[in-house]
Amino acid sequence: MGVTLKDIAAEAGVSLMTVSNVVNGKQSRVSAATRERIMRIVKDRGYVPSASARSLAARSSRLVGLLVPAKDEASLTIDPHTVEVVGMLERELRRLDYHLMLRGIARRAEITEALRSWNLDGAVLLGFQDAEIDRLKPDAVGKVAMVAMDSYSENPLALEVRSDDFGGAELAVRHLVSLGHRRIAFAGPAFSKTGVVRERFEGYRKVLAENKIEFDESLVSTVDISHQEGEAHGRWLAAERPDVTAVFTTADLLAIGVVEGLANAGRAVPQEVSVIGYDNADIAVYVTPKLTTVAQDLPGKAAEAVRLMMDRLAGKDRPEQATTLQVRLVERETAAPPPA
Amino acid sequence: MGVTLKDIAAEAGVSLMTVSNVVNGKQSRVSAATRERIMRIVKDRGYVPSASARSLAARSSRLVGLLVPAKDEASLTIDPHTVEVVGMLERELRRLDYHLMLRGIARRAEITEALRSWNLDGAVLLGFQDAEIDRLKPDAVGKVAMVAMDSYSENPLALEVRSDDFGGAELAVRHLVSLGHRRIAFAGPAFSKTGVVRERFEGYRKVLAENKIEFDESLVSTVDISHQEGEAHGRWLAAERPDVTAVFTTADLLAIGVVEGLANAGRAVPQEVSVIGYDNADIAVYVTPKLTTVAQDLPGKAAEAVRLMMDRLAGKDRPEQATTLQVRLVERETAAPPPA
DNA sequence: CATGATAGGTTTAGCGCTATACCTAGCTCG
DNA sequence: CGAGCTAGGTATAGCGCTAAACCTATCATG
Repeated sequence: MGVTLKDIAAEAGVSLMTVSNVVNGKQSRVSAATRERIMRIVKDRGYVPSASARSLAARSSRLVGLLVPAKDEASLTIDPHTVEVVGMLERELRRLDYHLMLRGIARRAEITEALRSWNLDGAVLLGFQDAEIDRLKPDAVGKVAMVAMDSYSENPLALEVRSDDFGGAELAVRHLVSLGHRRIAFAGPAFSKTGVVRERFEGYRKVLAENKIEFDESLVSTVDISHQEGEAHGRWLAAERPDVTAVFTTADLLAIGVVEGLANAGRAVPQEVSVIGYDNADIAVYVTPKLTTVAQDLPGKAAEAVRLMMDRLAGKDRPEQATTLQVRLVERETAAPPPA
Repeated sequence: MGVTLKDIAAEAGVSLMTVSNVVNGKQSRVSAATRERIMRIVKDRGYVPSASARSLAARSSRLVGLLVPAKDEASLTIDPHTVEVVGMLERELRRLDYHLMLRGIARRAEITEALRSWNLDGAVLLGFQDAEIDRLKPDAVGKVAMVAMDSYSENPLALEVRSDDFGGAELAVRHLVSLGHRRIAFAGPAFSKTGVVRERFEGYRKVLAENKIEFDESLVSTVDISHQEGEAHGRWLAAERPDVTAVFTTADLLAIGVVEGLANAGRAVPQEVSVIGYDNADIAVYVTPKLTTVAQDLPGKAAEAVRLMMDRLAGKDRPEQATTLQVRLVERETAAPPPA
């Protein structure tokens, strides 16, 4: 069907391996003249190497899997700030001549299947629970360079890239405290012993402790990340917790919902209640008032993920420490001093 | 490294081809007893077929490319409503045991390279200009089932799936007219002879004509799809075109910007000016006032794309007509009668 | 001048799978 | 009862590529 190495070799009057070497840029093996000649023919005939054949023969596919949890019959839901990471990963990988395979994972075994079947060189795990990462076994992973994003699993089989979630929470809550708030609520999805949300929660606690503000269990609420849940929570706060003057949430979408719920219940943001989000999503500036939030270094995250993966593929050891990217507070309009 | 067909064959005491037939569900060739026995071993040993080997031997990869335009060194920018389509495509394909390869296309030749190198069975072109689709040549496409989303190219080499853009515009503008508006502006990105934006523009024109409203060139503005551009345009409208009482925009993001610009310039939406967006993105309900907009049938679009692709892979002819999905108007808070 | 090196190749042996042709025993049927 | 079919397999020949071993002429070197 297409042009093959053999065709090029025949036309150039050299062996197939010589063409292979030229195409793969193995400098030492061929003279400049031969290389030029072959390159010319490759261009002319529009030769494109077969990835499957390469993958089979070389035991390396230059393919990286992007694995995302998926319910069996449900479509992948990639939240907006994750999408950016995906786009950036794709670019980084493309520059290095790797390709990205997007795969929803419904059953655990599918991770292994994907790795093995496609002979993946690397995989990025996006949005998995720490527990899932923990469960990865050496024989399932093989020599695939696995990068877990936003995981705190510490499974030695996975390279880890995450933001400074603890520090991000500190930044946000410290900002609220410095504005004069003392009754500061925490709202986020359910969390367990480890994980992104746990870190942010601990950051919140630490700043409270630092400032001798007693931790009040009744101020932390489990709220799923959705606008609707946020809105309901905002109304609840307004109705049941008039003492609360500030809310730190673990997601912008949630924060926006809370702001709306508060507003719907007649409480002004930020005059009466301050709200801080997390992620600095695009929407943060589309809403009124514009959301104060914690921004992650998304390009950095993607670049780090790829760098770590390439290092491992090059045989380097897993770094001692998981990579942690800096975050920063973006002050906008939803945080202000509490009412007098 | 992994378990191969050969290993299974040896353990089962049958030929390699028999195992292959069992694994691929070729019913006729093997007795039920043998099949059971082999299946058991396959399970036990955790055999996973090698996609590269299959692709090479069978000349079919069960891989579908998701091709998205990308500037050379820039990351893919997938807008939020496209992301949903991606997630849905992935699910549909996964159900059929196909895989998705995400690939940014910087130079035109990369389309062919991707198709050929990976031996793709199909490809979905997302966000390309009609002109790019037009340029696809038979020898580049080969027997790959190409689906162009939201294209009006009519290139026989590509299957086309799109929304009823003309009808969507009609819906929106008719709604504005029925509310009593006569000075209705159109705002969207630059467009050419064909394409999504052109269709929406023509829909807008048609409704004007239907209602004997003279078309006024000065009411149509070229505005890039971004919140910022929208905001600027909103302010411009407020300042320069006080006669305009309604704006139809081709994207929600743009509409939201326009609403904000108008508001910033002191013009109330919808009391003084009505705005209608397009796409019914999530953000449409996060902003205040909530955006009236035209919703597309995203799940339908993804499902149709996959259906068309599978039909073509099954050898069916390209349907005469491009598939066009229905749209609907979602009335929310940004459209109201003009001021008296 | 024998002795390596080295540059510039070539040859061989698969990678794991599928398509296709082929084989054989047992059965049907005019 | 022999031709022909079918069920249930097997054998062979690649798919397009790469890793690794091998070959040979040329040249520098002690």
